[in-house]
Amino acid sequence: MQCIDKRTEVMTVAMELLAENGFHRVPMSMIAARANVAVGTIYLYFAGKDELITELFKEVENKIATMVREGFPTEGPIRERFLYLTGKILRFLIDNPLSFRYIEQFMNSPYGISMRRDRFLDKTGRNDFFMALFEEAIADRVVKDIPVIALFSLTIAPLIFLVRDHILGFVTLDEALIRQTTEACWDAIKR
Amino acid sequence: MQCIDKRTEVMTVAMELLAENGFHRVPMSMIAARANVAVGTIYLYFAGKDELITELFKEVENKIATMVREGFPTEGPIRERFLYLTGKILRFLIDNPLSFRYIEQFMNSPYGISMRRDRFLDKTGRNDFFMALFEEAIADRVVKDIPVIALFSLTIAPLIFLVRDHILGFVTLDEALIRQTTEACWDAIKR
Amino acid sequence: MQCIDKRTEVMTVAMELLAENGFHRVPMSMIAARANVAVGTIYLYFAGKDELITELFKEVENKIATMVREGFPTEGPIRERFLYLTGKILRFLIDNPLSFRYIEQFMNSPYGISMRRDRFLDKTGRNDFFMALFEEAIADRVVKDIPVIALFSLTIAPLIFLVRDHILGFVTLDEALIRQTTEACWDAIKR
Amino acid sequence: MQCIDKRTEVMTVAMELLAENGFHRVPMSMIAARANVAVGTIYLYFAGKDELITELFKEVENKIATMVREGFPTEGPIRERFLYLTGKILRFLIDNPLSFRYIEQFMNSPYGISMRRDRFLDKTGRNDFFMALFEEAIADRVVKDIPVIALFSLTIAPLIFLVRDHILGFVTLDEALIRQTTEACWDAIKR
DNA sequence: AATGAATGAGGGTTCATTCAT
DNA sequence: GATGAATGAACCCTCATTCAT
Repeated sequence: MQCIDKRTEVMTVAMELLAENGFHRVPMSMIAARANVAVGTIYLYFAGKDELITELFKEVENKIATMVREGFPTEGPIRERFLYLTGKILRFLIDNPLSFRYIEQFMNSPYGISMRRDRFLDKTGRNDFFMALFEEAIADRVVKDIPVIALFSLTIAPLIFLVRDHILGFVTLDEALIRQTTEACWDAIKR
Repeated sequence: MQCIDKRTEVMTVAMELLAENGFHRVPMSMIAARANVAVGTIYLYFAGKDELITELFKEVENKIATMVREGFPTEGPIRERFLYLTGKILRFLIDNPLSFRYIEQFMNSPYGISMRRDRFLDKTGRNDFFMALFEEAIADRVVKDIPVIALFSLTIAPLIFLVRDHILGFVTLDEALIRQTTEACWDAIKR
Repeated sequence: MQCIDKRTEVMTVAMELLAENGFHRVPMSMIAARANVAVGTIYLYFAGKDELITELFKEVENKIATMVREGFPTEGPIRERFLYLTGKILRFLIDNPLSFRYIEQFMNSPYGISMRRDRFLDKTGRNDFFMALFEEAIADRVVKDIPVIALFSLTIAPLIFLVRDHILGFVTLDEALIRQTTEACWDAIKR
Repeated sequence: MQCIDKRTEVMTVAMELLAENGFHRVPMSMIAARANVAVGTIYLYFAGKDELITELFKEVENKIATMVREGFPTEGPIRERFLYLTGKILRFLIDNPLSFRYIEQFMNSPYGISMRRDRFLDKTGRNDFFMALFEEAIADRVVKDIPVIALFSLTIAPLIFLVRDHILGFVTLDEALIRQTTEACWDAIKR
């Protein structure tokens, strides 16, 4: 009833529908119907479909950042911190397939492309755990001497593919395999 | 007579437009216009948009398979063959950014999802160089003892991400970096 | 608010256009234009062209049923009731040539065919005045001993043809001729 | 191979397809394909789809006229000749359901409407057995004193409806029922 | 005479967005 | 704030007809 409730409800419903069906397969009217809200109401909180989609992405991003932050060891061997970080992300994505599907959709859409570009150009802030970790690792000369972004791709890409395979049922990411694959990622970048 | 020419022209134009703008951003009418062809003409050669999209994917796939096949060493150390294979694919994708963008689009669309599923279930044939290589590597115990599909993800995923970054201009994949990153991929999976 | 008005307007306009021009000669856009409504608006009230067509038929059917019901004598000689019924229908169709043309179109389209089949198989209800009358007539042995459906065809078919001729201006169905032709129909089936 | 053969083949195939599927459900290309002929070839023999459709109707009409003519008794009681005529037509339509379906389609299309109008206005010729019979019957005062066209509708309409019901499987027109129904038609018009 | 590739107007339907209530 | 009827541009696809060969 409260405006904040409606906004939240729209976002929840939109996340589900968009993640499962793809951005352009979900009309605004469908979101409105499932959220028990009038179509026009959505436009009170979001300038348009694009903004809704972007807003949803930011939400997931924050959720992940928050989740990673808590309990993240700021000290100790880099390798251990790396494994902690990758393992945590892996588990989060496995436990939240909806978020994963959404991120995938988003990254492979014009929204994601331009967002990546914006972020790459604008280095301000970016409380990115990976980047921080990699920079420290480079300083310590424990990882290969290649561009940070390459280190990033060597790490994050396999994780994403593995989660996708897991969700599609092609492989089962249990704790043992999580350990093995994250260690493999480390092997890829370690000097 | 013109038959082959028009079909080819449509495919060329469609590849460009679809790769650059995304499948659902390119109306058939746009393809027709750019190919200097009537809309109906496209339907002479393709049953519909879906078939055009699928057909284009098959074409790229074949192009890659052909390219990989020629000069592929059937003997020698597995590591060398692995580096040859990954390097060759990397260079092809860098040299054919359109093909790369198209493959990405396709893989992240319902078409790609169902194709992946089909291929996973139907193991017949699949003259897949990677799979063959991995199986040999597993037999020789030179790679880690994890599911083949995980080996695959650990290898192919970084390559794809790197190419994307290269195309977006975030990194420059020169020969040195190609060597370094493919070696990193090997490090990830080697025992 | 306008809801009912627009729906009604669409139906009125559609009835006219479809009856006069034939189902596949009338685009939805034409109906929309004549109803001073956007194309999309039609789809608010009807799932598609098919539903619009079917809905229009039901409307005419109900109109006729209502019209026939009022004042229909439940007693008296069967012949008189038969003449009352046929006469009334004849006059209605003459007075509502649009309805007549529409029914004709509908009956000679896939919609009508399947409807006939459904009705024939599913005998439930069908508050059909003719059928009720015929069954009574058969029980009283005042009509020929042939299948009811044949009695029906012997009766209704000439009426339809006569109305068509009247509308086309080939004949003028005045009260005298109405009397003569309905009596002829009775002569056809009476024992 | 011969031009006459192609024309014939096109007509045969067109009759089947059009009768079974409806005029606007059969593209010219489908007719061409089934007749093993190029699309353009059809246009060598027919100015367009309309002419093909009209030409097909004329053909059926002639077939019926020929069939009726042979063995038609020019003498004897009018009633007997009437029963002979209606019975023969009934049997023909039952034996040639394709022709029947085609005639129905045609009559309920703009082609049929305009043809009817033309014929009504232009009384020349019209070697119509019914009309001849009715005029004789009127002169002999054996039928009711109503317009010939009404007599026609009272006769032909039930036959058409009965054949339709027969083809749809709602009734079985065996010899006994043919006799009964044609006699009923006579009862309808006889004085 | 025969072909069939090519055309493009036209059809049914969808859906992001607006705006009067 | 909230509603949802209304809009209409845009999409995919069909098919009668033409014309160069």
